[in-house]
Amino acid sequence: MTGNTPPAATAFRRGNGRTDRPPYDLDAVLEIAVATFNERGYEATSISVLAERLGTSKSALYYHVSGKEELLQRALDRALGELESVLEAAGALDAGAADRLESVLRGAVRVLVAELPFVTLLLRVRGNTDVERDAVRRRREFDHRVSQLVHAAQAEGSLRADLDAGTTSRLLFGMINSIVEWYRPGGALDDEALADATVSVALDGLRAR
Amino acid sequence: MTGNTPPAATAFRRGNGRTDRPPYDLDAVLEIAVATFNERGYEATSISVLAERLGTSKSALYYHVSGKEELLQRALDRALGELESVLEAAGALDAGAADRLESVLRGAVRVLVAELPFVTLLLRVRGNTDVERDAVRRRREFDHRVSQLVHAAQAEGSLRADLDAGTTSRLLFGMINSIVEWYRPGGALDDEALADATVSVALDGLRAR
DNA sequence: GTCTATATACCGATAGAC
DNA sequence: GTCTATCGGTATATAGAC
Repeated sequence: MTGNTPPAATAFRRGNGRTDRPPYDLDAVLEIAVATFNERGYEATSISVLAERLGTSKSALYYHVSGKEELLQRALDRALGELESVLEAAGALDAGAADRLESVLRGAVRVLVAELPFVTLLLRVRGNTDVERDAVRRRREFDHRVSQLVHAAQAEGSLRADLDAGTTSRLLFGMINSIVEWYRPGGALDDEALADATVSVALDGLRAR
Repeated sequence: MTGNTPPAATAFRRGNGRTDRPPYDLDAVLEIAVATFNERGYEATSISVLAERLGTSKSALYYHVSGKEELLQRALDRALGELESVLEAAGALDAGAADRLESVLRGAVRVLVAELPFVTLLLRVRGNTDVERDAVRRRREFDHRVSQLVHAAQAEGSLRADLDAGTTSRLLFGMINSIVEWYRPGGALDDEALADATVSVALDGLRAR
């Protein structure tokens, strides 16, 4: 279980560069980098092992990216962008707050599954550097807007109001976000069933009726 | 927001050792070490900064502990021990599965709050070293036993059975565990109110009735 | 664009004086 | 028990040949 992933022949092509372009694919690099960050932790991942996994050398990697932090930046931006567009789409709906909230919940589960490694990385960021702090700031902004939606749904009468909106939305997204810890696509539970199960547990609870 | 915590005058007393014993307090060391691990990440925390925060030197710290990993080991053991004793206490109850499960949920929230930094650290461990792998193994064992309890409660008819026990308990503990990300004791919501709110959302859901 | 070699800094850990 | 000094190793990042 040492986790030796084979090098990714698709991201870089070594040699004299006589093969067809492109000799390097940023998306593929990012994918492998993010997978490595998630396995070993961002801080614990060195440029050397990253280059090794990418099937290239440290210097070659530095030629293409400014460093580890640029990879982190791009990865976090991708995850945040997708999540923010879920909020935006829900905001454009001509529906009550409860329906808009449910659409955000389902959308978040879908993004989480579709962008699993990227969102996983996002959820582990603590704010040690400027890049991380900016990601934390955008996450907080997202949480804030969800909380406003919960508040509106409570005012509407469709969500129970004995808990404050902040606590409610934190518990809600705590449950949703935890999905990255165990869900792997391709298992018995498919993406839509997962979204159904999650939203149903959140709204109706676990007690038998 | 660089987060410069002042050195802990209580864990070590510098100088010629002419003060009253003990000149060093393992629990205090552990507390500060764990707080630092949680702030900056375990891997990203060096022995040097640890010693600095403890108000002592690298060598002095090494005199008392074998290294960073011993501190991690002790911290994880504390968190796991508390969680396991919650399961044990619930198992000894003369009650149905649903009541035993509810007691585990409440107990877990209480431990989580009482041992907040230790449980936080536990939940972030990924299994990179032997110490971490052993902690992950114990966590999985805990999850497995919770899942069995959920299964029993479903068989009893007190929990909805349209979701499998594994998914249910993962969502359940996903919500509970996420509390470490935002709850800080001493706020408007006290520990028991938090436990009530969490268990109530889990069992009854958020929809207004 | 990729290579080897290297600069500079910090890491965990230890030796030996006091 | 704590200190200074230092070991060997690895980190990020760059210079310069090809």
